[in-house]
Amino acid sequence: MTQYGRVEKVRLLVVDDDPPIADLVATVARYEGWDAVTANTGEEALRLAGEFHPDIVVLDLMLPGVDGFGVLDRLRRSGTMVPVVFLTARDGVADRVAGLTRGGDDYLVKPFAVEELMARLRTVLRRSAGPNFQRSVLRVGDLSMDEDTHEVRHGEKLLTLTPTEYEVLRFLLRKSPTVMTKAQILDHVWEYGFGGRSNVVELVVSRLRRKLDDAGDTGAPLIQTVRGFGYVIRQAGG
Amino acid sequence: MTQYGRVEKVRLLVVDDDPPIADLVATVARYEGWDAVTANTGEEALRLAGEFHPDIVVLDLMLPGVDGFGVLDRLRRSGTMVPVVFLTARDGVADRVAGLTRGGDDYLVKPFAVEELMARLRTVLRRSAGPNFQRSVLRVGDLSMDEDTHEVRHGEKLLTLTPTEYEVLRFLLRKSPTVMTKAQILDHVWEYGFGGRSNVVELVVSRLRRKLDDAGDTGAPLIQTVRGFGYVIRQAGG
DNA sequence: CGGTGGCTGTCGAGAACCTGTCGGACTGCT
DNA sequence: AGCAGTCCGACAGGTTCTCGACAGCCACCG
Repeated sequence: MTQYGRVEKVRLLVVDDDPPIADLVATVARYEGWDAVTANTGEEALRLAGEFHPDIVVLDLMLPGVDGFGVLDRLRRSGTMVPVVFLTARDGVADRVAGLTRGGDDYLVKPFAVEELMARLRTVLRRSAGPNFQRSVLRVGDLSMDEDTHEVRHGEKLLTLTPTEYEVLRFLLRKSPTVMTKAQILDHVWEYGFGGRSNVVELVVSRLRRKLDDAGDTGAPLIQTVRGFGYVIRQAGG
Repeated sequence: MTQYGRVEKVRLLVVDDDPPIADLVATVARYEGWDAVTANTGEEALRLAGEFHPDIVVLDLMLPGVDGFGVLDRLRRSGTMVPVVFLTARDGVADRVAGLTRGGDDYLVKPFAVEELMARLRTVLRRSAGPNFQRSVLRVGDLSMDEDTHEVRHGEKLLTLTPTEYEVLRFLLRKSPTVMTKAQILDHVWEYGFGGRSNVVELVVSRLRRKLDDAGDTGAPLIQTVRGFGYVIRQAGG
């Protein structure tokens, strides 16, 4: 299956001075089938941008030496229109970031959730592909999620989900019909470094189920428990 | 879907000596599905005009070397009737510009808001397409906005909106039914370089809602909040 | 020039809503 | 029956959203 209308792998450049973070992002991207390289300094980033020709860049704004804005500037000056998704601390340069989504770029506040970053990257890629970009709709059985309009329907019924519920459901839909463990869900949907080793996931699934099943379902629950492993969304009977 | 009655992509030439600005405009235009090229000097602009045959030109009047007026002059001398939208500093040459907008051209003061620029470009294009140009009316549900007459109606009721309200509403209508984040709205509707890290967007939406809903609406508000994400205009029940 | 009125953005309080923790009930397996 | 794993009600703290009040600004007018 081709993604975003392209045949080759997406090429991603991750720029972050914190190697664990850069690697985390690169790893997840590779797991999605992308080509990913990392840079830990602005200089390296610029060099790699020239050699690697990424389709998209993840750029931390807090860099030693040439900072994120400098890198962006030089990137643009060299004529690359490659879309960028910025990372920034919550309090940090938030104000200076304003104005960055205009050029089609996007930004995310640290600490972020891996799935959310991937979702934004996909969106930015999809949109930068041109005007004829397609809606992204995830479907399993009679459940559908439109990632652009944020509409989630179960059959005819329109559901209202909270942000967390939405993210968990998206993750499960995206991975369906693979079983995801609670740890995996936690690691992807919650911010990295989230402390709560609790039963949040169960809770959110529980709340999700209530909303899904209130929507007129009768048979097996849409989100199934695989005891001892985790959760799946599977077509009924599947 | 054809835009402005044409089948091929609109071809835009952006002339500005400030590369970030030129790229900004080009990027936004590409997102709309246009073909865009940039020039940073008058000479380059003239060369590109000859090769690229743009349908419309965005021209900064403050250029080093051959200035904006010179470029325009030579363009016209070479027989091109391509419509032009000028950019100028606030205090700058506003009076001299006034005389130039006769031929269906237009101008905008820097710093401008991206959406407003795009709106003017669309208008100029439509007009230059000839006498049989079509009105551009945005509609969602019983809400309609005529971009030529600036009339906004909710059902029968004619609304009076302030400029900011109008722009925000237009942006939401144009993007409907996609959810726009507050950052996106801020970035597109406010001038680039706007610092306000506040709740302006929420405020304007609030004021808009009051006007929309005073107009005899009863059910769900037309502008819906997607908590944690942003705002959408969506057909009721949809 | 000073006055008037409309438009915009800031502030802040209150409302609405979301989220994680706790703990008790429940389930399925052995 | 016993146990680990799961489910979910209730609650408190925190976050996000809404909107009234107000002040600066600008355009227009006398």
